[in-house]
Amino acid sequence: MRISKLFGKTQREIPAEADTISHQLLLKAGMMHQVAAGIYSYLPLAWRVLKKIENIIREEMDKAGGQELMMPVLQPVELWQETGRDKAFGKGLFTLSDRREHTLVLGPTHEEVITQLVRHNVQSYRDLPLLLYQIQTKFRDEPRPRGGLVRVREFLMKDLYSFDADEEGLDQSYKKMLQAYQNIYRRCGLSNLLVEADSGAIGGKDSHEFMVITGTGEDEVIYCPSCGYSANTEKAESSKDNLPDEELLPLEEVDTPSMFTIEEVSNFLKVSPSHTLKAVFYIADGELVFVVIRGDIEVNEVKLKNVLHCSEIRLAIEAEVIEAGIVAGSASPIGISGVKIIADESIISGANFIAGANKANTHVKNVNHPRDFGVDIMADIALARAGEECPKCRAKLSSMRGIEVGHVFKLGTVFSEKLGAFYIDVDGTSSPIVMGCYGIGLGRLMAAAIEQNHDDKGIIWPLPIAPYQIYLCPLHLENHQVEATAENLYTELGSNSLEVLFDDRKQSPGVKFNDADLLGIPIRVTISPRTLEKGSVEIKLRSEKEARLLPLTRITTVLEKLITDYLST
RNA sequence: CGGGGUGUAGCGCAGACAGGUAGCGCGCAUGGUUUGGGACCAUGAGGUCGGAGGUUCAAAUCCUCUCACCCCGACCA
Repeated sequence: MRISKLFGKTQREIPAEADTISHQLLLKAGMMHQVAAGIYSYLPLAWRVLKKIENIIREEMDKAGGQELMMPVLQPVELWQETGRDKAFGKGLFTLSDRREHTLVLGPTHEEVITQLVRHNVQSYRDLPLLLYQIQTKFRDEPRPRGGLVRVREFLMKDLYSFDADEEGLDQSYKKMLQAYQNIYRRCGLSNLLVEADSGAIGGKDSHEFMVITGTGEDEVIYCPSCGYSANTEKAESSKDNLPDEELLPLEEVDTPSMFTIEEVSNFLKVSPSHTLKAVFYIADGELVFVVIRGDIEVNEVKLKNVLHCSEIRLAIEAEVIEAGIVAGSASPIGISGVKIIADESIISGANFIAGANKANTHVKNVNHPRDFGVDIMADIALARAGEECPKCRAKLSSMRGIEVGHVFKLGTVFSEKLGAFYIDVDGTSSPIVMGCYGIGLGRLMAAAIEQNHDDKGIIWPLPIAPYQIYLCPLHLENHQVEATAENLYTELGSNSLEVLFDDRKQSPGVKFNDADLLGIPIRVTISPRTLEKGSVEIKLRSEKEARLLPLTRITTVLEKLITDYLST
């Protein structure tokens, strides 16, 4: 490709709206253009990168036994009502009406459609296992698009679905996909981390995420440097300090004038926050719930949501708490009725806690569970934090930020049961098909690749996903020898299937070098009167500082070898 | 949806407090001189000042409403 003809221009200045590196560089390099919040056009360079990523994914999916197909974006809302996921996705679902006033949704994912499809094509265990996938545009009306391509409302995603006769089959499919995913990230030049995750609105039990560690990612990962345990904060577990057992003392009311927060109360009564019980109120699907947790620990709302099996959860406002007959600021689980009480396991160890008295300006000392109050659900609903103990090996946990570039779930039979996808086994019995699903966001992967591979000059594309492999950079094009050599080399490299971006512009060297660096093409080949005097051209890798001269006669073979060697590793 | 911020030429910004014919840099066009890390000179094109309404002799500027976008939180590939 000749740069003089390429659609898309590099900018000198970065558009003000961008503040993540990948967003800034993609805009500065003229690779994409924003159409609306979370909606972008991809210009030729970005599109080439996406297609390369797509091909790598396709190759790995096919290698793992996947079969590619294509499902529709437009889906009848009834299909979503059948599984109840119209509610689970809620406002995240783009909906529209057709001319007959029939409601359709723009597919955010395709479990429903594929399960229905498989139901019509699978009757026997002989038809299983199956791995089906597509690479297609998804629509999600995100509450807040952000970070350029990190979170958008319309995006390319590869989604594969596995169908097996039983759990063991699912485990095998799952394992195959984990391996395929590792291959994909490695080939895209990304180092990633596999972490345990919550399964969210998709549903299911086991779930893992692939995180690219970036420092500016939108997800927080808790991990153990000692044993390798790692999980999304939404899911992460940790051992809190266990408090010593004490002899249970009798309840005692104490005055706590104008004390509302844990901090105020614990300072006033001179006890550590870990010796207090915090009351937090949530509205879960419209119902008020009373959450009791140790004063020094935060509630993990995702865990809470899962424990309650509800689809929407938010903090209650003060008026809602008061309406339920509870004294905000001095709320107590003792003697409460008519409200569901959820307690975190942290209140099991230790004794004689400070809690509210359900009376203004008053708290109660020596509160103990289960002596003084009962709970409806006791579960781990605590937020894990760096510095706490690893649940597996007791070492100190750390945390880091990352971008989620892949997510896999063991769905089990949730969808097959709801949508009637059953098969007949060897013994003639009918069972629901056991499913898994496996997603990768392509645009996000491209953004993550930039986050992980750039310097102050611009992008440093890993060769397998670079829009072009070679930046052919002649200087002094008015010099006929330079021009002729460059043209010949461009033709020659192209006819050897090398991908060349030819900077045929009559620009100063500075402009060309800066664009080459910004666009991040892995290999730069410079031709100038100076190199031609020695019968040479200059080769410089984007990832390295030093350039070297190569005889003109050997250039094509050297470049070919360089590239094939890299791609075959 | 809650909190914060920004809308003036393709991009980055000034002008607004104190109303009076819309400016700068980059980019773009033409001509010339340049060329190993974003060259220089000359000339030129390009703007409903996000939108609507109001105040005023006069509004980018003051007032009201509205829309869009960005950032922080609830959500996700």
